[in-house]
Amino acid sequence: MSVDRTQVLRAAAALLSRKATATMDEVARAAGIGRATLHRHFAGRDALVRALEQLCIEEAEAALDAARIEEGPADEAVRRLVTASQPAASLLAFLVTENQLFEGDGQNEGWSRLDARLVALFRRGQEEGTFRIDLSPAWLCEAFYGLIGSGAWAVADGRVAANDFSYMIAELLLGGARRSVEK
Amino acid sequence: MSVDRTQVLRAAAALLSRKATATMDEVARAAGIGRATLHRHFAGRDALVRALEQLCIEEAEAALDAARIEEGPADEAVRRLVTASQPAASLLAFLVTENQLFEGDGQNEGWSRLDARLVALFRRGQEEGTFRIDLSPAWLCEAFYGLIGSGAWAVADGRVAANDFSYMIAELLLGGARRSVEK
DNA sequence: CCCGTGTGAGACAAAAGCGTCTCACGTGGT
DNA sequence: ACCACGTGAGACGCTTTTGTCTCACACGGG
Repeated sequence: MSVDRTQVLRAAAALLSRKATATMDEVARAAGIGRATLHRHFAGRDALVRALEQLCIEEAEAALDAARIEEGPADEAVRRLVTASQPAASLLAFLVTENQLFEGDGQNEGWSRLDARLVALFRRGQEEGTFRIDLSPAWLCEAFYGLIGSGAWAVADGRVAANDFSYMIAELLLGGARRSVEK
Repeated sequence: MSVDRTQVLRAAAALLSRKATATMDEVARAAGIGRATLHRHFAGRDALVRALEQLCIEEAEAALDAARIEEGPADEAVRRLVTASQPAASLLAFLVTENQLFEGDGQNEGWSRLDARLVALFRRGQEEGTFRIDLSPAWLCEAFYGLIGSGAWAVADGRVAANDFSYMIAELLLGGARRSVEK
């Protein structure tokens, strides 16, 4: 009976990442609920996006925790992180393109926390000699987001099997980030 | 006096790629022109997106031509292509997330032409033994788009210097795509 | 069984955005 | 100097979207 808030947000993210101009009515129908009910849970479009942001940050942070990125070799930590990030992929794919969140003063500090942890991971890899040092941690961080988004999009589109998600991303990202013996 | 159509489209892409819900008025102001003038050149939002699509396809195809991707080693061809793609980066970044273009029957065949040429390049690299074969050409193609977009965003945001654009993307993409001796 | 809670559907006004028009202005060419 | 053209600003009616409200209904617990 009662609406599952998280499930609604997930459906909203899936739709909005494909059609950012979708109306509240379309979001509601995509979530399988009425527009009135959607409005009962989220005051408006802005509140909806904020809720998506919050959920995304929580899931991404949970992924960082679950992957125990501080432990073991950095490349394996990245591999675990990519796998753990898959549930949050569509959320990330949408929110990364939602610049409204980053302009203005009320910017959610969760993003900088995420960035900091991610950057720290890449920096650790560089200091341990696992990652090449000619690619800045900030760029690796950015590329991580981008590849997660591309992966989510490719999976949703059927171009990549969902099972290959982690492998494709991790292999591409690590292959580029890992210092290779030649060169 | 007369408005530079291409420049308007470029400004529109830069804005829309970070705020897909931007109004025509915002687009006009971002381009430094009045809303009426924007309307004189593009009948509506849809026409604007179509024009962006057309320009993007033209520029991407020009980049493919300019990079002469059929010549020389595949990895060097990719490197040339990344460099040649920089002017079209923000356009690509926006349009890749605009799925409205891909659903429906009036889909521009330019995209499949681009995809085909890009896929052929990666496939050639695999057959020549330059690229690893466990990452599908389709995924490499997708990742290429994604990294171009991430790079454009990182540059626009000041996280990466514009001069490093090509290097960062090509190194990350190729490092992952190139078969390394270990493993 | 019955009542309370949460829901879907629809009506409704307000707001936002769009597309068109007019008009004054400034620039560039004649 | 003059004229023509393209522009910016703003007004206007229209459509779409939004946010709120009401009401009937289904479910679930007491």
